[in-house]
Formats: sequence, C-alpha cells, structure tokens
Amino acid sequence: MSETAMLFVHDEGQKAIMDVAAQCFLERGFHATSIDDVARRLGSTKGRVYHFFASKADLLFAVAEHGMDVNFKAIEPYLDADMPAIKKLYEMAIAHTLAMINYRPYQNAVWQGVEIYMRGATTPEQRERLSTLVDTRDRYSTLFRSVLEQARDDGALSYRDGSIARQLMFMTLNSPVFWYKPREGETDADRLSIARQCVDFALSGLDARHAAV
Amino acid sequence: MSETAMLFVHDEGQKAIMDVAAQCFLERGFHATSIDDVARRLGSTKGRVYHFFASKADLLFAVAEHGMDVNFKAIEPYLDADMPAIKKLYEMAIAHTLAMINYRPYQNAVWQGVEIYMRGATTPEQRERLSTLVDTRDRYSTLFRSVLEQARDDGALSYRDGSIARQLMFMTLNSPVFWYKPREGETDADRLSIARQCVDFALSGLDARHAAV
DNA sequence: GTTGACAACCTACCCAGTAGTATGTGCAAT
DNA sequence: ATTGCACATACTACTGGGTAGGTTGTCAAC
Repeated sequence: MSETAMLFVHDEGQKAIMDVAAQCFLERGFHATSIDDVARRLGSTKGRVYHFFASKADLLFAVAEHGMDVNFKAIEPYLDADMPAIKKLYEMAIAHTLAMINYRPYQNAVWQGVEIYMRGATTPEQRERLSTLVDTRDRYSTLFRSVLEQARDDGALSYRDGSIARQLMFMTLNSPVFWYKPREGETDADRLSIARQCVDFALSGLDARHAAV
Repeated sequence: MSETAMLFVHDEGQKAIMDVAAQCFLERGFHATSIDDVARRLGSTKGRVYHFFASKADLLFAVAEHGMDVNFKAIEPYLDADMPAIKKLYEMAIAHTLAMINYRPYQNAVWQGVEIYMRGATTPEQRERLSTLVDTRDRYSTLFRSVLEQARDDGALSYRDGSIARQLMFMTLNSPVFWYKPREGETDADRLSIARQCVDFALSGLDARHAAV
C-alpha cells in the first residue's frame, strides 16, 4: 500500500458514491458528467454527493487516487521478491494490466485526472489536488523504472530512450482502459489471457530486435 | 486521398478557424473549450465561427475528418507499392506515426471525436456525423489490417488475436498524440527517430517471441 | 423517556458560463 | 444602387456547479 493510501480511507457512504461516479466518468467523461447525473444514478440528490465531497473535482480526485491505491497493492507482492529483474517486471506488468481490466472505471478516472491536470486545471485548489495525483502516478512509474533499468543491465532488454520506452510500455499496458469490454461468460483465465497479450507485446517491444527493417 | 476527402473542401476562412479550434481542443479538451474561447483566440467573435460551422460538434467533426484525410494521404503512396508486406507495413506505420506527430492537434481531435461517439453523443444529428468519422477510421484501419494479415501469412509476424494485435499496434503508433511535445531546435530527423522507436516497438510487439517468460 | 447532538441526507435556490440565434453592419463585386 | 458575403453585437434560454437551510433518523447521556 502506498504511504498516502492511509490518508484516503473511505467509508461505505463514500465508496458507493465513488463507484457510481467512476462508472459515470467512464461512460460520459468527467466534463460531460453532472453531479446530478451521479446522484440520479444513486437514486438520490446532489445533497448526498456534496455532503461527502467538497467539489466535483474532489470526487474525481478521490476516485482516481483510489485507482492508484489499487495499482500499488497489485504490484506490491513482487517489489521485494527474489527473482531476476525481467521476471519481476513480467509479474508486475501482468498485475498492473489485470488491475486496468478489473478496475477499469477507476483507472479511467486516473487517466482523466492526469489529462485535466496536464491541460491546466482552472482553480489553484484543483491544481494542487491533481498535482498530488500526478505525483502518486510518478512514484508508481518509478517502481517500474528501476526494474526496467535493472533488466536492461542484466541484458534481458535493450531499448534506446528510457523515457520513450516507458511511455510506450505503459501505453500498451494501460490500453485495456480504453478498449476492454467484458464479454459474456468471461472468466479470470480469459482476462489473464488478454493481460498476457498486452504484456508480451510490451516486453517484445522493449527488445528492439527489429531495429531498422 | 480518401473518397470522402473531396466532400470536405475548406477555404481559407474555415481552415483558420479549424487550426485554432484544433489547438484549443488539444489544450483544453472539447467539452472544456467554448466557442468563445476559439473566437477569442482568433481575435474575433462567435459570429465568425457560427458563420462557417453549424455547431460546436460540427466544428469538431470538421477538424477530425481533416485529420483523417491527412492520414489517408500519408499512407497512400505505399498502398499499391510493390514490396513485401512487412516492408509495406513498416513504411505505412512510419508515415502514420509521423502524421500523429506533425498534426497532433488534428489527430487528437480524431481521438476525442471517436471517444464522444463511443460514449453516446447526445443528439441524433451529432451521432450521425460522428458515426461517419468512426466509419472513416474503420476504413483506414482496414488498410492496415490487410497488410498485417499478409505479413503474418508470409511468416514475418506471428501475433495471436488479430483484433487485440491491431488495438495494441494502433495504441502504440498513436501514442505520440498524448505525450509528444516538440523540443527546441527539433529537426525532421529527430521526429523520424521518435516515429521509428514507436514503430520498432509495435512491430517487435507483433512478433510474440517473448511468449511466456 | 426525554433531550441534545450529530450524521446523513433533501429542497430550493443562486448565478456564472455557454450553446445557439436574430439582427445589424461594413465592404467588395456587379 | 444593390446584392451577398463575412463577420460583429446583443441577445435568449438553459445547464450545471455550488450553497443555505431544513428534515429525519440514530444514539448517547442524563
């Protein structure tokens, strides 16, 4: 669990709102979602939402930060595992991608939160909150970065620009957030298969054997 | 040029508005951009925008469709080229990725347009227009699909699920739309280098040699 | 068992911003 | 002189974030 995770303990009331909000943000997008939409979906009114969250941006922030908590928890078991860097990277990538699939609404909120921050959120208050989210995501990215570099030092990977390599890797691993839709009667094994395809794609990509066809 | 390209001939007046609108949509996002924002940036007023475009959605549509036209033009030279499928794929992918880099505001509008459609645009009129955009994009995707399949038949590639493979490939090739920022004194060669990294990543990824570490 | 306090809402409202429109205006071409 | 294009001005109508104040249920203290 991330250090900040403890700062965001949500009770039942908050969690129910967050679940619905995450779903709305996924379906309509943050800007196109009104608090009334969220409330309607909850079978209640705005009052309930504003009782627990100071603003609409605050709600997005809470949802996104929870998504990041899920990610930290997912890869935590492997961080101190005693295995080759490439193997560790593989396990972390699978765990990460499965989190994208299984918590898609929350992960989508992370994406939207970061995007809004990058675009320059309006109020200073909003910016500070979203900046915290971006920091959290950067800290998370760093965990992969060190494993990536170690794997390259071991000769298991051979990418060029580390910054672009990480961009492309995360783009691939995160991509289910954009296109994954659960099929009827889908099992955990099916989802694992999808995750494996993403990870195989990414890890192969990090090994630039194709260099200049 | 695509068949539909001729349907969207924009004169100087329209193009100036589209350029500014594309930039605004990129920086603030479609929903967060008001027509007044676009007009302000043009040094004029709403009247000018609404003189050329029926609605805000219409403006997005025009921008996005123009972005797709750019893409069709970029890969056109290679479609009937006499070369191995894998080589053709490589050239098309480079051209495509360079288009993402060089026309980022327009390409970002394509992405936003598709997203808004997927999320279910409000009015039927909007839906129809955006559905045209999605069709155009699907037609474009098909051009890659056939080359991809031929390359696999040639034994040059070996992906599993074709649908997921294309998703991941386009995700990688399109990714500069999200993170590319021109550096100071950047040359065409620099941009080509970035495109190459994306394409190498994608093509390596399509060759599942890593399968199960 | 009554009171007080507090959480968890709801109702009714304000108001800033924004898509879209109706109408006016300058100017170039004919 | 008149038409018509390319805008500007000045609206309307409405959405949607946020707030102020009231209401209800619960639970602890006395």
